[in-house]
Amino acid sequence: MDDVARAARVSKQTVSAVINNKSGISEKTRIRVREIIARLDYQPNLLAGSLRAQRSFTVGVVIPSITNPFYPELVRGIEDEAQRQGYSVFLCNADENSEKEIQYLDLLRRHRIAGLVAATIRVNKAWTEALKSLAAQGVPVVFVPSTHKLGDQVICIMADDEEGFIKATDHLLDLGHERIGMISPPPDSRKQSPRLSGFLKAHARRGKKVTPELIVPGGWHVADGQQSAARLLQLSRPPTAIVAPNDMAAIGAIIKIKELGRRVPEDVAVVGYDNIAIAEWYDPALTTVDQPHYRMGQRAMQAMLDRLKDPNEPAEMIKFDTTLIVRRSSGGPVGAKGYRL
Amino acid sequence: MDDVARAARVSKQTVSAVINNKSGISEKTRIRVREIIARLDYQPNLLAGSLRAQRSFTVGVVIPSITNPFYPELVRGIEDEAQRQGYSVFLCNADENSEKEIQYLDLLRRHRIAGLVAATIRVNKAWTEALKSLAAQGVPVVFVPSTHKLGDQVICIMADDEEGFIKATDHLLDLGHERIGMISPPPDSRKQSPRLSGFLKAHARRGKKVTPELIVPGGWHVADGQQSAARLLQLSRPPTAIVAPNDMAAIGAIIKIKELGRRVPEDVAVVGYDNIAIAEWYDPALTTVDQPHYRMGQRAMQAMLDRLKDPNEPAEMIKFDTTLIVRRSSGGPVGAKGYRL
DNA sequence: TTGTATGCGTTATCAC
DNA sequence: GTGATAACGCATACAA
Repeated sequence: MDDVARAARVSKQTVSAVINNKSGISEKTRIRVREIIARLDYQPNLLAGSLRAQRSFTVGVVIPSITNPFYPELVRGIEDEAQRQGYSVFLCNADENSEKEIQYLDLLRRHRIAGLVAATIRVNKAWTEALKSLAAQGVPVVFVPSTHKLGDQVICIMADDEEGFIKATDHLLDLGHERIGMISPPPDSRKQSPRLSGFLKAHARRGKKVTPELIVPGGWHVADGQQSAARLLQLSRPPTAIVAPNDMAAIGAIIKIKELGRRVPEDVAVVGYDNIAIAEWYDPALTTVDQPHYRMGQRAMQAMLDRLKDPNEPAEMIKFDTTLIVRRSSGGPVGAKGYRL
Repeated sequence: MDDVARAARVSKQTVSAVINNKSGISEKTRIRVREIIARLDYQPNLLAGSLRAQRSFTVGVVIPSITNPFYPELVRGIEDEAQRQGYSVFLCNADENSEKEIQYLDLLRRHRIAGLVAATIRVNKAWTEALKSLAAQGVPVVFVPSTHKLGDQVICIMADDEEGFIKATDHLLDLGHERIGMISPPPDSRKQSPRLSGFLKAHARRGKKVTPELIVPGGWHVADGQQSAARLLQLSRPPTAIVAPNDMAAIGAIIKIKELGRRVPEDVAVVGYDNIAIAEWYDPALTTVDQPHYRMGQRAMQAMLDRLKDPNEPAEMIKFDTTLIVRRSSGGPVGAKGYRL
């Protein structure tokens, strides 16, 4: 910066003023300084700036997995909104490892990030503690996507999963399926999954019973879907349709169904959840429920920055609507691209 | 830090020494200070530390797309190696946008990162300039995966694409295909694509000619594969096999082939490149060529940190071997998981 | 072992 | 508009 000041024959703080677009500098010097900056290829030291100013324009984002196709769109929404408002994103991938999550949270704190958007697959004590402690220090924290309430310090963004699963289940019931199997998410000690309760509610509303054998524990990955589908198909009266907790598990289910010599959707219909990119390209194209990932990411960042600007903003809880996308895997009346209901 | 020092009744620099594991502190005070740090939930300010020490333990990583399933494994390799050596990663997603790439490069410079690992899909002038300028300032730069040489300042990590495409093409020739179509990567003004030249070389080695109509321009995405496959199948003598520039395009080709009422692999065999996760789960499972993404990421970070520790380390050019994975889409003799040749 | 002083590259607050 | 000066939170050299 000294070099720039010298070359432009002005003082250091004039250069600073130009960089930060402060008033009180003549247009002439402003342009001259800008030229010199470009010519010298000078980049201001953000570390020093943030240190002195006691604030940074970097926000942290922690996601549980970069391999899971669920997150890219979310991250894109987050990033775009951040950039639009002049912030940059420190993206951290915890690799589905709780320990790494905490490590990254600490790291971000040491980096004195302005705010945090965090997602996890396993809500445990260390995690909630870390988030709350950050929030308590005045760092705006947004938790996404989650159904957990984390005290009134932490903003929560989520899709209405329960309603999404009601839509998915209703779709299958409408098609006339009498025995629908559900691969449930991994059990969570805290509360019943809204995905499972949506499945049950859809049945209950029509006065239909769900026999327990039709609900098998599962997980988020392809292998989980394969295992759980195998269990469902081994029942003495196997289901004619399967609801999976997400698209990856749904793909696993489809693989297993075909392996066992049955057809999708003719013998067994399958419905997923998330609408990840591959759902449209898979064969059969996957009927699923779309979460507006991109908009959720955007909204998360918006909420965080709002809170940053005005710490008195209430820590809201924002719920997004989902959309059923009917494609071929459920045997609905469709083309490859599906249509929205 | 003052608070910690006061609470532990020691001086500030004793706290600093404890944090940085310096010698010259009694075990007793060391433990006491650690306790206080934990109790007060103190996190050292990395900005201040890096500013003072004139070096940081943060490295930058720029990838062109977080949506492309090609990069996650690469990033995991990069991150794991970084973490193993005590560095943390500032991950930037340029969203296939050249402007954003440059913006991020500048941002990382302002953050005074210790080193950089960068990938791009479009090597243009602004990009190479930015990388070289960074390298010239003494920041170790690794470019991955690339076939471009960027002067002897920049380390390059790449897979042997040409050889990979020779393997893919040989596989199809071995199966007896006489007319093989190739969806080529987007044209690059600088040089011929090694992927295309591998395809040609495999033919040449057997004294076979490739008629120009069998090579159609394409791209990296599903839609590109669909379009290009359509053109190949519309030929008066359509090919009996297609080689795609990557797995996404291969999936697009398969979709289009089925759409046109032909079967894969019975009517048209398809081979991809990359071995992304979905390749194994697709139907038909995709025959493809595996790049060791994870190891390439690891190696990239290793090379960068080696250079950081010893700036005299030569800027090598590291090439990785690829592996043909035969699955059902090529009609090779296989199960779903494929086997390695 | 511990304390004291100095500086990293900025921004902010003055008086000029 | 400009020029000095202090301060941000830490690391380091040196003296005690």
